[in-house]
Amino acid sequence: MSKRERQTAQWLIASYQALNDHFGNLHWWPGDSPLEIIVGAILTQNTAWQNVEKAIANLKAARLLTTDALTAIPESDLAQLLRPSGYYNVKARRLKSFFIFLQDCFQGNLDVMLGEKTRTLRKKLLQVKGIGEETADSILLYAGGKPIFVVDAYTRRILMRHGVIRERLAYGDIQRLFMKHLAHDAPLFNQYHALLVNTGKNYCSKTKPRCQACPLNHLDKLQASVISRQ
DNA sequence: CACCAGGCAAGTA
DNA sequence: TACTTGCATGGT
Repeated sequence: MSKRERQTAQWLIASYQALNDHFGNLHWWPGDSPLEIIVGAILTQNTAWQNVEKAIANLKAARLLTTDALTAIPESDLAQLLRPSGYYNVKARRLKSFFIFLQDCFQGNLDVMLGEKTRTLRKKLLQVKGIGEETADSILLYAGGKPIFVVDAYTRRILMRHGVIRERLAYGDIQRLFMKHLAHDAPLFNQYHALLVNTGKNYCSKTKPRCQACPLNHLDKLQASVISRQ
């Protein structure tokens, strides 16, 4: 392992500790059933969670938050209920394509689907139009409790702003960073990703320049001193 | 008013 | 492979 790699490992571990101390247990994913988590994972694509909540509330009010109901409902009817979450036509199509997949491959049974091995299920999920890497991993980790690290826009931005990476890396490259240097533990990956999203929202959004109150700022000094001493 | 938010697929070069 | 574009609502 190179010096820079060990340094990255150190930063990843220290940042988890700092963020965990700062925010405490975040109890993710917001949503209490695997079904709700999967629906939320698709609806939150490039969308504020606040808007997703409104759409999920619509589904609950219409008693549609079951695999059977979501399999049966026409796409155009579903789209109307999804309006508050934005991209509602696209998302209706994506939800329908997922439930068709669930029916075809797992007899409509989420437990059967989530009983698949992680690698196998990930590949299958990625075949579904509308499920990309982040959504697939969110489903695996948060609905399935499988130890896989979720990478999102916040993760990238935080790593860039804090100098852990210098250029835009592919999804898999960033995921490998975390999974190479941390224990493959679902509760750890769950909380770490939640912490990064919270940090992104509060301290590392696009417009906000690095905030002085960011709980990760002291790590830069730590890392800078490591660099200067080599 | 402009800009942003927990992506993804399809098209182009 | 590496960009670019469309998709859309609601909060700041």
